[in-house]
Amino acid sequence: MVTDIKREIDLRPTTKIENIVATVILDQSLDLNLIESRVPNVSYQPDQFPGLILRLEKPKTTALIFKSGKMVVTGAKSTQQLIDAVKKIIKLLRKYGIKIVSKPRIQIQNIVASGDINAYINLERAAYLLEDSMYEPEQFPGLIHRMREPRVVLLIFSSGKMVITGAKEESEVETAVRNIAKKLLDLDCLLPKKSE
Amino acid sequence: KLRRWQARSRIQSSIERNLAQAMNELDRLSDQLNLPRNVKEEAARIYRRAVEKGLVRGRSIESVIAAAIYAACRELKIPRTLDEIAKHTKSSRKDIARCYRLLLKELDIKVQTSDPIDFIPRIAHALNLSGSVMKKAAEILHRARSLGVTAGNDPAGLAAAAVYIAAQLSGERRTQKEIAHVAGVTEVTVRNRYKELAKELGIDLPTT
DNA sequence: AAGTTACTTTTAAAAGC
DNA sequence: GCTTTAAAAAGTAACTT
Repeated sequence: MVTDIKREIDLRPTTKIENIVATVILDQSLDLNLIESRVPNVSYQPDQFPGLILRLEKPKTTALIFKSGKMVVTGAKSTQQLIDAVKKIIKLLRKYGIKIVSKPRIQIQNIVASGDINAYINLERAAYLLEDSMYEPEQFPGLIHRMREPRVVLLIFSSGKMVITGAKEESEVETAVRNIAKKLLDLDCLLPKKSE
Repeated sequence: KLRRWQARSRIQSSIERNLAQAMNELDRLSDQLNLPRNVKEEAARIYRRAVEKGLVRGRSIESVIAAAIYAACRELKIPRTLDEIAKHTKSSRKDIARCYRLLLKELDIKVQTSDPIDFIPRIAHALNLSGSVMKKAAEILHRARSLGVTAGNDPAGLAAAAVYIAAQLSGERRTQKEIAHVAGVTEVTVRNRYKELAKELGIDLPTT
């Protein structure tokens, strides 16, 4: 019974990193108009947004490049993909004659992941018993929970699937899912998916 | 001393000016939304507390009043969606929703999850459906909730689907289009919800 | 009625309005 | 606060076919 459910949710939670947002600092200024005129497939509309948009196909990522030499890279699904993307962006800029001297300083700012605890969740009950949560099915089907440790936000659905966002380290994702699974179990908000 | 009095006076008058303007908005919206008196009075109380806490600074009076009305409706379980309230203002649903969350947090207002059953009377009355249809629709939603098949669904859509099924079963048939219209959802949503409810509750609908 | 596309929610950073 | 990027979850919406 309860111990079976516990075994199910403690061992079955799965997580997958879906998107990593990072800032990259090149200690030098950049001429965005020059980049736009030389590098293909970029978009630069300063009246709409101060950053130049560059999309990479291989590690499918997108970079927002600013004249200060700082950039935001989004879309990577792993730290390795993120690093590969940054190297590729710099190689691309150099290929078109844009001088980049400094080594890029990469900092992960946000990790978005999906998770699944393999048990149905009683959202109404969870909304009532779980602190820092909001559940407004009129607006969004998921329950929004702000966890303090790790400090992340979870979007929890009745299917047992969820979205974890706001993490700075990959390990926080799994910790958060384990934490919420235990809390929901303790609050008796779970319903096992496979009976018996 | 005189300065402090003047400053206080200035602040008080600005609060009063703000309140006066807000109450005018509240009067207008209450009429357009046909709000019961108790909802209007609660919204006024909420707004007054918001002003006293300085929550209106940097926000439009209209958005905050709209949010106060929505909060009052939720507290008193008077069904009004954020969209219908927004329809009567220049503010966006998103902006009002933001103010609503702020009011709940800052004023410690506790609200339960919307109950789709509360939407049944509005839909049924708008279509001249009988009390027995309403009773049946409510029973359908009670059973659905106990089975956990309503999680994540829009309460207005669930109520519309339950009324549709109850009306069919009672021989007071209304089209999905009519029900969807008064419930403020699309026909597709009514269809999706009623099919799921019928399936999960084992209800057989008279063939159309 | 099915299929598409697209919007709702959350997160973080960049420079500037 | 807004603007732009990406991504998942599940529900709803708006068009096409």
